[in-house]
Amino acid sequence: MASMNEVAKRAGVSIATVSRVLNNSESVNEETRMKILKAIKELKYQPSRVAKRLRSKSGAGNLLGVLIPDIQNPFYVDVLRGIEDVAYQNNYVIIMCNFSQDEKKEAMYLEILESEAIDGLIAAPAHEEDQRVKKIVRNGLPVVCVDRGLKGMDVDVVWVNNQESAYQAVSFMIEKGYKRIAHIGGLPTIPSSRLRLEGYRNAMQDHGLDLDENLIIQGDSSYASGMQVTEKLLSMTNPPDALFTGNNLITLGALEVINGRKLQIPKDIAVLGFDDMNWSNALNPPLTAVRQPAYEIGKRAGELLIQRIKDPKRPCIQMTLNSELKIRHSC
Amino acid sequence: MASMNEVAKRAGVSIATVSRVLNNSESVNEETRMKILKAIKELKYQPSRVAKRLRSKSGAGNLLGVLIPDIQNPFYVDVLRGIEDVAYQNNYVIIMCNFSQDEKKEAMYLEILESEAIDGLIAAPAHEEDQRVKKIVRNGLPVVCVDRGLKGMDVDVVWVNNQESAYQAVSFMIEKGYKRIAHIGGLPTIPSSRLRLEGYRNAMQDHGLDLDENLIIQGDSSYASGMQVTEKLLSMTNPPDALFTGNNLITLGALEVINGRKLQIPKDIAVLGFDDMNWSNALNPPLTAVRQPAYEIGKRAGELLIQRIKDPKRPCIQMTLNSELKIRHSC
DNA sequence: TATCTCCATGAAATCGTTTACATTTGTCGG
DNA sequence: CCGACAAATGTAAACGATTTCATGGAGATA
Repeated sequence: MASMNEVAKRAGVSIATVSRVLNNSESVNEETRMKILKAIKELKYQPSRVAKRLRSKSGAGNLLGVLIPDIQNPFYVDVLRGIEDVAYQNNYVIIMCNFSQDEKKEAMYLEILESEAIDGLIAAPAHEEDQRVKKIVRNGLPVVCVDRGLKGMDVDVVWVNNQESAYQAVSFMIEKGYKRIAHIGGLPTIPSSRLRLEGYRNAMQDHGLDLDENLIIQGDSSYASGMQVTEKLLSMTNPPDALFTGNNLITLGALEVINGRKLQIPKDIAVLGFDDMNWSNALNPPLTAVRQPAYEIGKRAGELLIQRIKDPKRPCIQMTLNSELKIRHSC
Repeated sequence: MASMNEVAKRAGVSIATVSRVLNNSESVNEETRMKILKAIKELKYQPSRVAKRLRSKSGAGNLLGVLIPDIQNPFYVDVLRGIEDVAYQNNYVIIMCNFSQDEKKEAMYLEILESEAIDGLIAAPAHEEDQRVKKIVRNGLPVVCVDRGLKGMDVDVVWVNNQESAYQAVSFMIEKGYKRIAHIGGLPTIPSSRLRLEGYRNAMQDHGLDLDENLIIQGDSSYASGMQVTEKLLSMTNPPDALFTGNNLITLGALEVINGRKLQIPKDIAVLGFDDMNWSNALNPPLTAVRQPAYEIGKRAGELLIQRIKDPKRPCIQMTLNSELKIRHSC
């Protein structure tokens, strides 16, 4: 790979001048500019992003970190796509770190990201008290949180109104006539799990249904937990007539168990999932679900981050996007 | 962020010595080592991966590039997970580049990856003649291809035997008694599309079924194309009795249309998909599919890449993993 | 005692940029 | 005709590491 030095030599100028035409800053004679551009082309010169990043500490590296809890969850894949599109358009590139809900892994990735001198970070922290992410914010790195906030910390966040969305979804189920609605929640440490549960509780109470605590079970947000909990619920002597599942993966796990038992949806048991998938219509029956605008969450977060990199002083924004109840045929 | 210089100052030594204890190379007095470690701890020093990468050109940067055609395809997500696990274990970090089957985007990402001085690349090239990836291989960067090879190029590859897998799958369908088996293929430019189609053709011929060319339609590997083509097939005056779909996304698109038409699987139309998903059991009926070991493909590719980085001269390996026909209830 | 080795360490070059400062040249106002 | 200023370019320091070479002192050997 040709370096700036070689370009300079070939064009018979100093590297400073080459740098100037590359960043088209200051004035440089048209004739020399041409000479330099020619040399660049001939040598197929490409600036080293590494050297650039090392020299000009922040904002010029065009490198973003993305820290997500679970890449197997289609929700985060869509968020990632949104981020990636914005990044691409702005000539940024992404270091993707998937910490699989493992805080050790998260810690290591954050260290690495710092030492990679990223210009900014989009993160879904492990939980609201996440000290590692907090520290990074305090260090002054531009950060945007998605899906989950950071308690007591002024930081950009993009998310949906989890509690209200859950409330509406459960209300819908109640209006449909379901009485024993179970909720399979996600990891209790994750803020959105708590909020969704809260929404569920409020809806039940506001509609005068009594809350059977046996119908509320929190798992670990995984497919496996979706299966286990559903199994447990369906084995009750007085099983639920409807399921409100706490995320994508849980929903799918639940469906596997329901299919396995040859139960009819929604006749035997109705299902309403939090989180929609692009292929929810491929399920049979098509899934009724709360659709978080995952792609847009990612896109907005990317935009906010790039804004903040350009203007670190801009006041923080909490952006709440609307989720949408996709009524299909499972409930 | 503290730099090596500050550590050196604090410990009262030169940066060379600090570097030595960090890489525990050469001999350094136990006492000074202690002093330095203390200083490192006190300053919370973390080496800059950027500086490291700039200085020691290759292999020390602990940075891998991953270039994939479509992050919405669950297959690649699983591959990515495999890569990521190996990378994590070996203290590498990943720059994820999703080019969305767009060759312009692919070109840009490859340029960036080069200029990020990555230590190695795992790529699923756009097609077998991919000049951009070929150039990178020629430049001497360690590269491992997944899912797709590079024609006339000696390079590590990890994939499955697409043709044979398709052959077996279609044979299975034939043995089940299906006669008019349609095939919805992926982008003709992608090698695996061609191989799967080939396997389909051979199976049909070898079993003495006549090949109705109207039942072979190639799309662009997307969900949307899966829908369109299925729509077309089901609208024929003499529609197929079974569908062999060319990838994940196509399968899901097909299922959406089939559900929409209230057709029963497999009674009205059977479906066998190429590519399995972790949640195939959540589909109703559970999908019969050719399961590529996606996670393992990623893992193996990661291992091969790290090996090659350590030993660039090692002869190339073409690693063909076994796919498995997961017989469930859609066919 | 002179020389040789070995251990421990430091000095300085290097990677490929950016950028503050210095230098050269030409032009223009007074 | 001289000083001031602007335009165009060059010089060199910096970013934060690695690495080669040099050096000083302690033991060992002859």
